[in-house]
Amino acid sequence: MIDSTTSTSSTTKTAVTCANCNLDNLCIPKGLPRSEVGELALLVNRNNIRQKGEAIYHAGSPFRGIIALRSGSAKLLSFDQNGNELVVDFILPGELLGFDGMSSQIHNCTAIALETVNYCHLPAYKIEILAINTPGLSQVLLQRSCNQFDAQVQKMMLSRRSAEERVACFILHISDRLSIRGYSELEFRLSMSREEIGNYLGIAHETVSRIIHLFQARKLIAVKSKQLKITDKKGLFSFYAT
Amino acid sequence: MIDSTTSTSSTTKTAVTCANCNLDNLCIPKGLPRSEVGELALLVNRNNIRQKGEAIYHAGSPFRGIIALRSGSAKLLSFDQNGNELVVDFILPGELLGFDGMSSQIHNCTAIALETVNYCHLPAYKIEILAINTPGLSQVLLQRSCNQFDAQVQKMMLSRRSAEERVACFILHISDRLSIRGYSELEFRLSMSREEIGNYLGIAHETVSRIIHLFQARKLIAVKSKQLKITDKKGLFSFYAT
DNA sequence: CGTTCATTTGACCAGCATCAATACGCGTGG
DNA sequence: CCACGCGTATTGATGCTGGTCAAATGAACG
Repeated sequence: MIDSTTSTSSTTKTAVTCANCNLDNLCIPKGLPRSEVGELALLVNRNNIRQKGEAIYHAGSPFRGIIALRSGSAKLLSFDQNGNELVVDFILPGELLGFDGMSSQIHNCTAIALETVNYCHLPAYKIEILAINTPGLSQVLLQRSCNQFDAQVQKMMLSRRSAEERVACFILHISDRLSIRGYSELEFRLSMSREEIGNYLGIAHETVSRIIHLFQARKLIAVKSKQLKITDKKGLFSFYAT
Repeated sequence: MIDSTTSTSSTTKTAVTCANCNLDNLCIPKGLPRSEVGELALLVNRNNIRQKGEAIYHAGSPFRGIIALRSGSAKLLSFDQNGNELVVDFILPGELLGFDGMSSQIHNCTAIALETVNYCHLPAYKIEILAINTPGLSQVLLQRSCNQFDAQVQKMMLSRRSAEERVACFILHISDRLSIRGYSELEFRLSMSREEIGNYLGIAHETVSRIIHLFQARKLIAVKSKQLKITDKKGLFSFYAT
C-alpha cells in the first residue's frame, strides 16, 4: 500500500528533490522545463521504503498515483482466475510504476519488492492539479504511459520466439535498462528467481536453468548464482538477428 | 498516412459532430463534460476514408494524432527484424488508435484497414492545445492510453494458455467489444483472415482452423466462412474458467 | 471459367512442459 | 563451526501440444 505515513522523512539528510536527484533525467521530470521540475518536486513524497517481498500496492486497491523507483527492483504481477501469478514486468531503479491503475482507478496488478526498494510517489489527486498548472506534465505522463505500450509490443514479439531467444533477449534487455541508469551493462545481479524469469518469459523455470547452462557452455555468459556477467554480447545478440 | 486532404468533407450531409455522433459514449469524449465535447468537436477531422488493405498510418511515419474508428475495422501491425508481420491488435468501430506513436512521436506500428473504414482524427498539435484549454482531455487520453496497458496484460495472460483457450477467448472478446458498441454479441462477421487471427494469437493458422472446426463439432459455435454465430456462450466461456 | 488466394484436413515430429530426483545455498540453532 | 532443513536450482527422462510440410478443397474475382 502506498502510505506516506510510513515514509522516512528526507529531512534527516541533505534534502533530495527532483531537481538534484540523480535520476532526474530518467524519472518523471525528463523532458520537463526546469521551472516545472521545481513544482513537481513540491508534490512528490520521497523516501518510501519497502523490504523484499513486501507489496508496494495490491491488485484491487484504489489507484493512489504514480511511483518512481529510486533504488531496488520490483516485479509487477497479475493473477489469472485460478490465482496463478503472471509476472507482467520487472521494474528497475529509475523506472515508473502504477499505470495499471490509472485507467479504472483500481490497480489490476500487484507490485512486490524484489529487494529493499526506495521510491518516490506522485499522488493521484496531485496529478490532476498538475494537469492544470503544469500542462507539460500531462504530456510527459501520457508519453510515459505510451512507452509502456511500446514495451508491450516488444514483449509480444518475444512470445513468438523460441525459449533460447527469449532468455537471450531478457538478459540483453536488463543489461540495456541497467546501463541507461549508469550501472555496469556487462555484470549485474539478477534480483529475481529463475521461477520469476520463467513466469515472465512464459517458459518453465527448468527451461530457464537449462538455457542459462547452455549459454555458459557456449561462453556467452558467466553465471554464479544470481550474479551474471555477459562475456559475449554479440553472441547473445545474434539470437534475435536470425 | 493521415492526410486530411483526402478526406470526404462532412458538409455534404448533415453535420456530425462529437456531440451528436452515435459513438460519443465510447470515443474520446467519453467522460468529458458537455462543454468540453463542443471544443473537441471543433478540432477533430471527420470522415476520413480508407479502403480495405490501405494503411491508416505506417510504422516509421511521424505521429500525427489520435484516431477514432467510426466504422469498419483495422489491424495494428508491428514487424520483427526479419520483416514478419506481428498483429498487435484488431481495432473495432468506436475504438481508438495511434498510441503507438505518442511516446517517440514516430509510429512503431502500421495500421491497415481490414475493410472500408471511416475515422475521425484528432491532430497531435491540437492535443497540446487542448491540454492547456481543456485539462479534462489530457486525463481522458491518459486513461485511454493506460487502458491499452490493461488490454496488454490480458493478452499476456492469453499467451500462457492453450491454443483452444486462446481461440475461445478471442471469439468472446470480439463479441464483448462488438456488443458494447451495439452490435449483436452472438452473430457477427470476422473481418480478419485465419492467418491474421493466428498471428494475433501466436498460433499457426492451421491450428486456428482446426480449433474452429472442433468448436463447431462441439456445438459451441456455427461458422460459415467469415460469418460466426455463438451457439453456446457458456460452453465457450468455460474454457478459461478451468 | 480459370486463376489465385484462403481454408481445411492429414501426417509427422520438434520443442518444451511435466514429473522426478538430486544438488546447492542459505539461514538457524545446536 | 558444523549439522540440519527448507527453498531454489540443476539435471535427466518422457510425453503432449502445436508447428511444419503437403495436398486437397473452397471462395473470390476478373
